[in-house]
Amino acid sequence: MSVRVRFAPSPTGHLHVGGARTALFNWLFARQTGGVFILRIEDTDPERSTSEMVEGILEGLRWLGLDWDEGPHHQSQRLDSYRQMGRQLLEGNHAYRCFCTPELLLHKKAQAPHGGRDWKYDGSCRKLSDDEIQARLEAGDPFAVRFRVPENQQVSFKDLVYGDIQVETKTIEDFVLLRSDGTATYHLSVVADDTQMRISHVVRGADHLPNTSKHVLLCQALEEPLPLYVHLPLILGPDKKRLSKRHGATSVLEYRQQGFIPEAMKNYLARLGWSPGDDNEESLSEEQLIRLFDLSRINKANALFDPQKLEWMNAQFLSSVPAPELESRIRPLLQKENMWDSAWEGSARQWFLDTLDLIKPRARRLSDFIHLGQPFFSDSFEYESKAAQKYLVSEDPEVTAKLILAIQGLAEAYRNLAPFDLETTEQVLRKIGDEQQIKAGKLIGAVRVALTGKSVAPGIFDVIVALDKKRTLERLDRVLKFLQ
RNA sequence: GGCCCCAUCGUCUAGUGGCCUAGGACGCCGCCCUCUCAAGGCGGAAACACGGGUUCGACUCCCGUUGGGGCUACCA
Repeated sequence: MSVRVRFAPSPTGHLHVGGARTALFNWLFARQTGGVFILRIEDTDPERSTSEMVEGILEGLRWLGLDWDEGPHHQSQRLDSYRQMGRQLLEGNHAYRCFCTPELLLHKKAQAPHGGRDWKYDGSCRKLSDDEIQARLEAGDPFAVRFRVPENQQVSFKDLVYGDIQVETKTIEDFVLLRSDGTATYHLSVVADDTQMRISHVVRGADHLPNTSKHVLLCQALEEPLPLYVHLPLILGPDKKRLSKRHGATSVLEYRQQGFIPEAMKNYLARLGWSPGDDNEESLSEEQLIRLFDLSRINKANALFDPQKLEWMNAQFLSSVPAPELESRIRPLLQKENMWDSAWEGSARQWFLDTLDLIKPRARRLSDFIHLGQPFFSDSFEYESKAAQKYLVSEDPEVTAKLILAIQGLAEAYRNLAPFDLETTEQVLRKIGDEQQIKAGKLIGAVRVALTGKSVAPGIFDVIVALDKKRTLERLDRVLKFLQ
C-alpha cells in the first residue's frame, strides 16, 4: 500500500508547536516511506478562517523545511463534493433531515438535567414520515442533515499509537453533517477528503481520538475502507494545561523571530512523544530523523513543552553550523541593527567568519550574535555601567592612577609589537601587570571593558587579536580619556 | 455529569517479566579548566502515583483507586 498522509490545519490561528509537530510526524513518515505528503486547509468555517492565517501556516511549514507534495487543497473549494456526499448518505438512509432550529435545540438542552451537560440530540427528526418531511420542505423550512448513528452497536478501530479502541454507539449523538446553509461540518469534510484523497494514514492530534468513532461510522456507511489511524499525544504547557499565550510563544514563527533555528525546533519537536529507542541520542540530523522515525515508538502520554530544553538544543545546533552558513542567517539581523559592513563580503570575509566562530560557543539564539558581536562589528558602544563599576572605576585615586599607568604602558608596548598575536599580546600584558604591580586578572578585566564595553566576552587575547592593533589602541586611548 | 485516553526523576525519555542497586538528556547543585562568561570535563541530588491480584519473580501483565488530559457545537 502506498503511503499518503496529510496535514490538515484549520486557518483559525497560527501554526502552533502542536500543529508543527503533527506536520513533522506526517512529513517524516512520508519521507521515510517514499509516500506523499498532502497539505489541506480546513477552512469550512468562513467566519473564522483568514487568508493571512493560511499564509502564516505555509510560512511556518516552509521555515521548518516541511515541504508538501500535493496541495494546498482548500476545503472551501470542495463544498460541492461534501454536499454530494451528504445527499448520498441521505439517499442511503444513513442520514436524515433535521428541522430542529438551533434555538429549539438550545432550549431543550437548557431544560435537561445537569444544565444540559450530558444532553444529546434526542433524534426527534429521525422518524419524521415522508409526508411530514415533504410538507416542511415545501414550507421552505431550513434543515440540517444529521448522521443516523446505528443503535446499540460497537464501533471499533485500530490506532497505531493507542491500540484497539471501542465505543458504544449509544454514547454518540446524531451529529450534523450539513448545516442548514448547506455547508459541511468538519466530520463530513474530513471523511470526504480523506477517502477521496485516498489517505492511507490519518496522523493527527489525540484531541481527535474521540471523534474518530464518528469518522469510522461514516466510512462504514459510505462503504469506504478505513485509513489507519495514528493519534499523537498532545503537547501541553508546563502547568499541564493546553499550551497558550500565557505560557510564552506558541507560534513557530515566534520562535523563528526569537532566534531559534529550524533544525533545533524540528529535532526538539520530534523528540516530544517519540524517541529512537536504546541509542538515546539527543541531537539528530534530518537524515537520521527520517531514517529512525517509527510510528510504533510514539508515546501515549501527553508531553509538556520545555522551552529550556529547546534553547539548549538550539545552542547545540547553532554550534554545529559552519560559519559561512551562519553568515547568511546572521546577515539580515546585523543589517537591521546597522552593524553590517560590505567589506565582510569581500576582503574582510575571512575575518568576519573567524569572528563568528569566536563568539559562536556563547550563542544560544541567533539574536545573541547581535550583542555578542557588537564589539567586533561596530565601533560605537558604551561601557556597561556595572562592568565599568567593577573593573574601571575606583574610589581610591591611587588605584586609578596605577591602572592608568598600566594601560598607558600596555598601549605603548602594543604600538610596536610585532607579530601581534595570541602569544605576544599575552606576554606583554602579563609583563606590564608585573611591572605595575597589578594582578593580571585585574588588568585583563579593565582591558576587557575597554575593548568590549562588557564584562563578558571571549578570551581577552582572542578579542585583542580579532580587533587587531589599530582598533585595540584606539579603544585603549578611549578608556584612558574616560579614566582621566 | 457522560464517553474516550493516559500515568518512570521537576521536564523529555530508555525500559516490553529476571539484564534495574531503574539508564540517558534538559534543568539544578558541586568540583576541575580559567582573564570574565559560555563551551568542555568530572561528580551529585532527583522517579517506577497508590492498593489489590497473576507469577518462583513485577517498572513491565490484569483489576480497582487517585490524579491528569481530551471529546461532549449547525467550531475544527
